[in-house]
Order: sequence, then structure tokens, then C-alpha cells
Amino acid sequence: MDLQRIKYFLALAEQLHYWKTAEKVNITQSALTRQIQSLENELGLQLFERNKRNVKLTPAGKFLREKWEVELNELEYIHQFAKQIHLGERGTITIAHPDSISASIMPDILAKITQAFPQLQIKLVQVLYENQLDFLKNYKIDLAITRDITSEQGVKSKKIYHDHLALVVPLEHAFKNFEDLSKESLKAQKFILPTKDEGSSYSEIIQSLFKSYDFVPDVYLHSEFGSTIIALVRKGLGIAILPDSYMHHQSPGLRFIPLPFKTDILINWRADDHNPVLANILKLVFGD
Amino acid sequence: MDLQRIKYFLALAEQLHYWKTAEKVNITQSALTRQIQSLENELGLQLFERNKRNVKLTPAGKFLREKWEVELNELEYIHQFAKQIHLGERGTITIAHPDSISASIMPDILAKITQAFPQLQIKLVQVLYENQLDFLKNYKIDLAITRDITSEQGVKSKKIYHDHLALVVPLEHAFKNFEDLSKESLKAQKFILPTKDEGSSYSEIIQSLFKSYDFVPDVYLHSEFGSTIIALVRKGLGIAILPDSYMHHQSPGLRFIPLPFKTDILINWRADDHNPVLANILKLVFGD
DNA sequence: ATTTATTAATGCGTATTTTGCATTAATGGA
DNA sequence: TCCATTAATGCAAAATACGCATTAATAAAT
Repeated sequence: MDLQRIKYFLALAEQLHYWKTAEKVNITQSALTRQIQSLENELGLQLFERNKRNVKLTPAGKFLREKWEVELNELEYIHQFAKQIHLGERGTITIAHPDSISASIMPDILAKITQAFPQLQIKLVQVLYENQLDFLKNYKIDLAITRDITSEQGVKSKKIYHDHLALVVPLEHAFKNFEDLSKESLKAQKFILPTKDEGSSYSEIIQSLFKSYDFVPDVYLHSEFGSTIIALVRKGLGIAILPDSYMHHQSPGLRFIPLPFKTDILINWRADDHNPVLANILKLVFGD
Repeated sequence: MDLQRIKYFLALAEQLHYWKTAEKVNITQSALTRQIQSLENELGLQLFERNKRNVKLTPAGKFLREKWEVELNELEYIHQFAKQIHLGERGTITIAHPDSISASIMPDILAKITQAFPQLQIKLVQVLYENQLDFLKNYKIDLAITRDITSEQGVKSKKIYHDHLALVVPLEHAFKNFEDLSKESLKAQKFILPTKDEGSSYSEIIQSLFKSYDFVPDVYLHSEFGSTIIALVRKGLGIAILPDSYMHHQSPGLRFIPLPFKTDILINWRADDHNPVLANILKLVFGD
């Protein structure tokens, strides 16, 4: 059954006149007659009571007119919706991101996305560094924003940003600026650092920082969670090294001392993910 | 858009394999390929991600699969329903009938109808004799069961039953049987009769009854409503002449004395009413 | 009662669309 | 590197839809 036929039927049901209806829907009266006839045959019922003079809906015709009207509208809406999905204007995307950038880069990115595609559903999740790739490959997340460089097969990666490391100390701490740091002064400190992860570029940068001062830090606590580390530093339990993005969090009682070490922020996604939503978001993130 | 195409799509969305799907829906793989292609063109979106080896739904395809499944089921249900309307198995019919037969013929008729067409909606109404034809012609009722013969243009009529007149008296009344009636005994009575209606065959029969005894009755009260008349008779306010169908009503305290006068019960309907429900009901009523 | 105007149905030739067959081209696995 | 699998495509045939002209039925006008 062709939906066009149903549209012809609806037009005729309104006009109740073959000629006028045919003109209105831009076919000849003969074609309209046959369309209605084949519709009736297909359904095995009569839609119109008609003689050579009058056209009138049968009870079944009246019923179908009402129902089809609704169904056609629904279908049209569905098709529009599907088109939006196709264009990447509708849909859901799950993004993992580190806590550190949740007050700096993430708000920028999210603002861009919601402005350009207000219909998109965005799910934000936090995933341990070690799980990110797994989650990506298993479709638990679609996009991973991370500080780790990956050369995993099937995962594409691109740098979108960078920030610097900073030494985080309580306000009353002796360290005021970068020049206060030395092998000796550092040796006296207790450190709270991120979980040491083999192959994590972020950890490596911190290691190379310590190497540049030629000493091994006294690390008595590891945490993957920046907010935990910050809380501990504020309580005077040690000092930390964190990306300076944390300065954007509201963190009174702390001093950030910038260090000359860059950390990259990358965005990872499945190479074979053809979801138009992803394409749109990547375009948006790389666009400027 | 052809619904058949959507069915092909749904089949392919399940199998994700052109050859197998084509076989299943009894067309060739080439035809299926083109059906899907034209569906995609028509919608302006991609339904499947495919290379020469794999077939996979796009997000829009997934969405449409889900929605179309529902819509197609709805449409199928609607078409079945319409078919039932066409066959006169579904629908509504409004029937007017006199109060007198509501405990005798009507239950029989209604039992027949609901047994044969359990899905039918029947509306029963009581209409004054004088309004019946108007209501019929103005589509307020579809069927009028009445005691009046009509030769109205455009209204068909057929006798379906007859009953007899009966004299209705209180139990303690002197009249016990037909032989007690005479010109003199009748003259002493007060009568409660139906509203006298010009051209009403029912009234005419009652008139001819009185003529056969050659007297003019003392009628001090008219009512169109049999139940009213019966209540008045029971209270001793007079005697009445009613169809003996009223005997089927539960009416203690009354005696029905049968009279040798028949009244016909007819069924009227619009000659140009092609509602299949009506046809079915007429067939049922006349069928035996 | 007869004529006229209107209008849905239909026969027929043409145009369009769909289909099946055979082939091609891409791709994953041996 | 070869082979098997499989979606896409060129082409001719079949099916379907369409428009034009005509027909037949009927309501309105005379």
C-alpha cells in the first residue's frame, strides 16, 4: 500500500469530488479514480459510496479517514526525527573526561555543542584512565577526553588542547613561586600524586619533573581523583602536582605555582564510528 | 512511500543479509537492493551502513526500525477494524422502539444481534410516535420499531410481528373476561388511552373497537407512555386498552383481558441507508 | 417528458517503474 | 595470493501507472 494513495484518499474524503480533488493533487481524474479503486481492492472494502453524480464516505471510509490522518502525521514526524538523527542533530553521545578539565575546557566544549545542536543528548561520565580504551571499544563511551596518548588500533586520537602542571600547596606554605623550588626544599616535602600508571604520559611528565631536580619524591599517597588530592592538600597533608586547569575550580586555601611542563589533552574516538553525531561534534571541536 | 518497502526494510533490519532477506520476502537480491536504495533516497537518509561484506543499521535506521514496527502494526489493526466495519460487524446503530415491546420482542431481537455480532454498539432510544419519521430521516435513529404503517417516500417498512389488544383492569375489577364486555358495562367505565394521533393505525384500531360496541368512551386521560397508563390503572383510576405485550412486563395487580384485535409491529429504515450494520440486522430480523 | 450539464468509470496507447538475470567489484578468510 | 561471499549495477522484460478521449449515469433545467 502506497502512502501516496492514502493521501489521495484523504484529499478526496475532504472534497468528495473527483475532478476537483484530482486537480488539487495534480493528477487526472482517471488516475485518481484508479488509485481509489486499487486502494479499495487492496483493503477489501469500500471507501466511498458513489454513483455518477455523488461521492460519499462509507462508515469504513469515515473511520479510515480519521485514523489514517493521525497515522500519516505520526509517520511524517517520525521521518523528520530520523532525518535529524541522520544529520547528527538528534541522538545520544557519551563522553568520558578527566575531572581536571571539568571547570575549564569541558564547559567550553559543552556550550559549543548545545548551542549548535540543542537537541543532542550528552552523557558525561568519568572513567579511570586504565578503562578508557576498553570502554571506547565496547561502546560504553563514544568519546574519551584524556591526557594519555594512545596508538591503539581502531582508535583515532587528536590533540585538542594543552595545559601546564602546577605545584599545589596550602596558602600558608613556604613555597611562593617557582624559584623557591630546589632539590633540597623539595626533598623535605610529602607528595600526593596521581596513581602511577605504566605508559601514562601524564605520569611520565611528573617523573621527568622529579628527574630534572634529580631526586626521588616522598610520595605517601596516590589518588586518581583530583578533587581528593586537592582536599588533602588543603588540609595540610602534603603538596601535589596537578594540571593548572584545577585553578578554574573554586579552591580557596590553595596556591598554584606554575611549572614549565606541558600536558596535552587529547580526544579519542573509534575509527569506525560513523555516527553522524560524533562527526558533528568532532567538526565542532576541531573547527576552531 | 510504499508500505511494502518498509516491510522489506524491517525484514532486512532483522536479517542484516540481502540474499537471505530477499529469499525470505520472495524477491531477488537485486530488487531488494533497489527497494532499500529508493527508500533511502525518498527519506533523504541512510538506513544501513554497508560494504560488499557487511550490513549494519545506522542510528537513523535503528530508530526507524523501532518506530515503523509499531506504526505498521497499528495500521494493520486499523485495516482489520475497517474491514469489520465494512462487513457490518463493527459500528453503531440507533434503534427506536415502543415501550410496549421492551419486555417481549426487543429482548429477542437484541439477543439475536449480540450473539451474531458481539462487537456491535446498539443504542436504544424511545421516540414519540410523531417524531419517529423525522428522527429517521435526520439520521438521529437508524431503525424505528413501531406500530404505525408509513408510506413515507425514502423509508422502507416491513411487518415483523403482531400482538393483540387487551383490556387492562385492576384485579378487583368486575370484568373477568371478554364476555363481560357489553355496550352498557363499557359505558360505565373511565378509560385511559394512548394519545390520539391522526393517522396512527394503533389509535384507529382502538376506535374501531369502540365502534363495534357502538359507543363513545369516557376518556379522561391520554398518555403516550404505557408504563404510566399501567400505573394509573393499578391505582384504580380507570381501565385501559393496551397491546398484550405488556403482559410480559412484571405488573402485579392487573388483569389482561385479550381482545380480538390485532396490532402489527413494523420495522422502518431509510431506503438509502447502505450501512452494512443495518443490512446485517435486517437480515437477522427477517431471517427467521 | 425531454434535453442539457455534470461527473465518475473505462478502453487504450504511452510512459514510468519494478523486476529478474547476469555480471561486477569489493572484502574477509584460507 | 587465491577463493568464496555478497552488495551493487547494466540491461531487457514485465508490470504498473498515467493521460486522453469517450462512455454512461444522473440531477437539474426547460
